[in-house]
Amino acid sequence: MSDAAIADPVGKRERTKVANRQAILAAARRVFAQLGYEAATVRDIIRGTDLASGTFYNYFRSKEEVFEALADDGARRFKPLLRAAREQARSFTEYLNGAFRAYFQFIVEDNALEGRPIEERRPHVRLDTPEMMAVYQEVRQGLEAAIARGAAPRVDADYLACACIGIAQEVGSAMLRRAPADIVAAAEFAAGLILKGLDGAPRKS
Amino acid sequence: MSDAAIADPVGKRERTKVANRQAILAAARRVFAQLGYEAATVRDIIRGTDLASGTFYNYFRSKEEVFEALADDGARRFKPLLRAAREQARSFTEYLNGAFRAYFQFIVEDNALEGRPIEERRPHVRLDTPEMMAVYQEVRQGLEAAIARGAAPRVDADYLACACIGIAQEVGSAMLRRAPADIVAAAEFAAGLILKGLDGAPRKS
DNA sequence: CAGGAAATTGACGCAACGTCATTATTGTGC
DNA sequence: GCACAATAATGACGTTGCGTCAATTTCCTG
Repeated sequence: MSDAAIADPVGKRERTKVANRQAILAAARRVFAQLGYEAATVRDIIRGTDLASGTFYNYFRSKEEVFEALADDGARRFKPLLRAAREQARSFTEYLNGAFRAYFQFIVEDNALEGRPIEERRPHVRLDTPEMMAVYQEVRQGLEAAIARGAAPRVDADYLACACIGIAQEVGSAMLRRAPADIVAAAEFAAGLILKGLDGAPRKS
Repeated sequence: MSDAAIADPVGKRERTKVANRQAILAAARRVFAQLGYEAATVRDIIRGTDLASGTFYNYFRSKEEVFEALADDGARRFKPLLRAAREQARSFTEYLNGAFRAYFQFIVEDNALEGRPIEERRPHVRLDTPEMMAVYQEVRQGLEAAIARGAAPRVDADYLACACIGIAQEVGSAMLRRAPADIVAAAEFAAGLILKGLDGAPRKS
């Protein structure tokens, strides 16, 4: 068989452990989408797998921790895209545009699952997981690099990174509410705003 | 007696109803600050008042609803400040600066309570309560008015409002993490960024 | 002041939680 | 291969917090 593809965990122990963890995360994703985060229970999640209730606690301490793991996974998947946008860009303008596009593309795909409205899927938990911090760092480093080589003015990089993230989140949410989501337009708006402020944002057609 | 000060609810029924509601909200504020939002239970909150557990459910359906009421209260208190910033401003630049200052001032005061780190006090969540929507509307109307009279370019007002809110939230959080919080500097950064993009943001000292 | 409307109370049944002794599975040394 | 240790899965169980509701208290009204 072509199990060579997944060569990393050799022993059966290791393999089922990874598989179980993934099964729980997949079930949680479905359950959150269907019942909403608040209404979902640990039992609902574990029922979505072929595991017993006690087994859940071998992998996560709580529903919150499962959500954090999902968020962490998302951040882990997204970070390389952001890095790629940075490396492929030939200018600061291109970098910003590419980064915003990558994010908007990402959230469109991530919210493709059918079920309850997006707001109810999200939890009442904090999202400052390690991988989320890493994304912030990547954003900040990208901006600091641009500042260092003179491609951007010497502004407060922390505030700037936060502003970019805030814009991405809020404009991204607004974009998702529209049908159909226009990723390119949203990215141009966000990047234009950062670069030149209101004068740089696209005029409304 | 000088009950003339609070003349609105005349009957004792009405008065205790308002008082109880306020007591629950005040207790919830304390409990969320002390235990963190997730760890807090309805019982913890009600224990912070001199009411019985059942009484809680005469006022709120759940812990979540209490939090929403707190958020709603905040939004209700904040909206007039935003409106005032709009009416007092003599230019669009002044409006933006005043609005951001008002918000940053507001969150500084709102987070003055001692206790757990701010992130654990509240769900890091998009709260679409009625009063929150009203704040969004106020922001949007302020921006649309500026666009209408030519003080700002004709950009997508929805996206712009979302971008302003996103910047306010994220830069505001970053500001709170710093000691001491410099409201004026943060507002200048945010307003400068909106107005002229990176070129408009203050250079780092 | 009587009678009724409205709010408060806390005990109760229930649902979900998290634990843990037991059982099953996998890895290891001979 | 087999025995034995190490590790993980299981689900029943005690615990905790939830939301309800009949009984009780408080307030209003005529």
